[in-house]
Amino acid sequence: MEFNNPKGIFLQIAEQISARILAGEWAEGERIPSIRELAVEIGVNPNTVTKTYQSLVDQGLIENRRGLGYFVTEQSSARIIERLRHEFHRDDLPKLCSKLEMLKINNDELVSILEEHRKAS
Amino acid sequence: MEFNNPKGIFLQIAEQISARILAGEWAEGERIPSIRELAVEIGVNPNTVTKTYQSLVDQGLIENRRGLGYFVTEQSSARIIERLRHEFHRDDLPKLCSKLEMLKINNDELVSILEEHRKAS
Amino acid sequence: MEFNNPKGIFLQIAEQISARILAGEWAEGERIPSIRELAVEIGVNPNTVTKTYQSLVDQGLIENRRGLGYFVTEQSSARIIERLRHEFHRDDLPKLCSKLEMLKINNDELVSILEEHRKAS
Amino acid sequence: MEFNNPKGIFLQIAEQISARILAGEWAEGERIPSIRELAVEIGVNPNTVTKTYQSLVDQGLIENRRGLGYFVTEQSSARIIERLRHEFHRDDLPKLCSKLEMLKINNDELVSILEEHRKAS
DNA sequence: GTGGTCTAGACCACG
DNA sequence: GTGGTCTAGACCACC
Repeated sequence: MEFNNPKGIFLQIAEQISARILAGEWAEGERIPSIRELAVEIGVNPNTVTKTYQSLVDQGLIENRRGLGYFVTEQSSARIIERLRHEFHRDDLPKLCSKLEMLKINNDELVSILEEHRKAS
Repeated sequence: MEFNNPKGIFLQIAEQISARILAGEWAEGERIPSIRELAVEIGVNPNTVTKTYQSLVDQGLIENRRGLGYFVTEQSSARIIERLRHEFHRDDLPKLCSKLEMLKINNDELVSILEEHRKAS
Repeated sequence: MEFNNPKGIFLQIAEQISARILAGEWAEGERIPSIRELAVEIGVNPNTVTKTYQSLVDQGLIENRRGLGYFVTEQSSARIIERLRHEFHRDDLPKLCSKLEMLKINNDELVSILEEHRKAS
Repeated sequence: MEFNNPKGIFLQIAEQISARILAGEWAEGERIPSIRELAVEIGVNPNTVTKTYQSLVDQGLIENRRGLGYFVTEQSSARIIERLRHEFHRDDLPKLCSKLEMLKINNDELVSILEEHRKAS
């Protein structure tokens, strides 16, 4: 967790959870850690995790059952992918295009840069 | 100007100015609008433009000549490109890679999506 | 049963039972399902049903006969109606009035809306 | 402000603000009090007002302009009325019908009860 | 001055 | 045990 990140800790946690759901680590219908558990696990205040979970509820990715905890919703993975795809086309693609243009990088170069980056990591 | 944007208004203005310089709209050595002029033009507090200009001065993209105004520095374009390239490799590339992986988009698809997007705009 | 409801599950169950008694489904003096039976039937923790039954006992709507189970009391229906009437005047009426005023619905319109709703259901 | 209300203080504040907007007290496009101001005015922690404002932003009733404060959105009143109307048909109407039926109150009686209540208040 | 976020600690209702 | 809410106080970036 990057504590000096303009993005906000609670959003970083939300992204991690989305990633875990998408990876199948937390299956749909399954219970995720309680607010207090997760707060202890990642060394953060319970209020912060509460904010994260609320955000995920608003996105329809998890749901609450009173007294039992939070559970992954059924269409969670599908919704995450759909949202990612939408954000990719709306936000990332235009920025990528303009940057490529400004840096005068053509398609072939981009592909080779990507390959290189994948090898490195 | 998006007044409800985590990025900060002064940074958005800075990006626009960089883009204009890179596009040759404001040539190197040329004078750019005064703080007050630009503030009025884009409907923003002069303090905000001041912060923008200071940021650009710090990056060596513009310079102040007392009583005359702000001028584009000689190596401005080169520096902008260098910075963009650096940011691209440090910030954008990793994110792009992870998103492509999550969305299961391979190189060929990416290229075709880019082409499609360029046609549309 | 709505597990994600600010109202509290045990209260929802209590209302359902009141409605059944009022409808004559469970007659006065008759035995109602045991805590465990009802818990299984509606997929809820027995503790929750316990709380529901205790609440109904407090309201004098049901009573416990040790070893035999819970029974509907003699004046149950009368008490339910009295409580409903009280709640209606204290809680529902003021809210209804303010909402009608805000939505600019007059008496005639309300009546026609009600008729329409009754037909639909 | 009722501090012992299951509804939550921040929601009560939200409703009050909605009512003020609907009454034209705070016109569309106008600035509403800052978080800190309102917090002091109603004797509540700024965090609580923050939660209220966030909720209103989510409903599209107000919007934030960085460093300036919160402003009533243009279609605010329309959205409030639409939401009220929707809630009325979805939540209030069914409950009202079932209560009227249980209490055996017909349309004429309802109208006279309403009139009586309006006189009293 | 404006929000936005986080921590710490507390209380409550509910299951 | 579970969340939900509120207070108090602090820090930050931004206008």
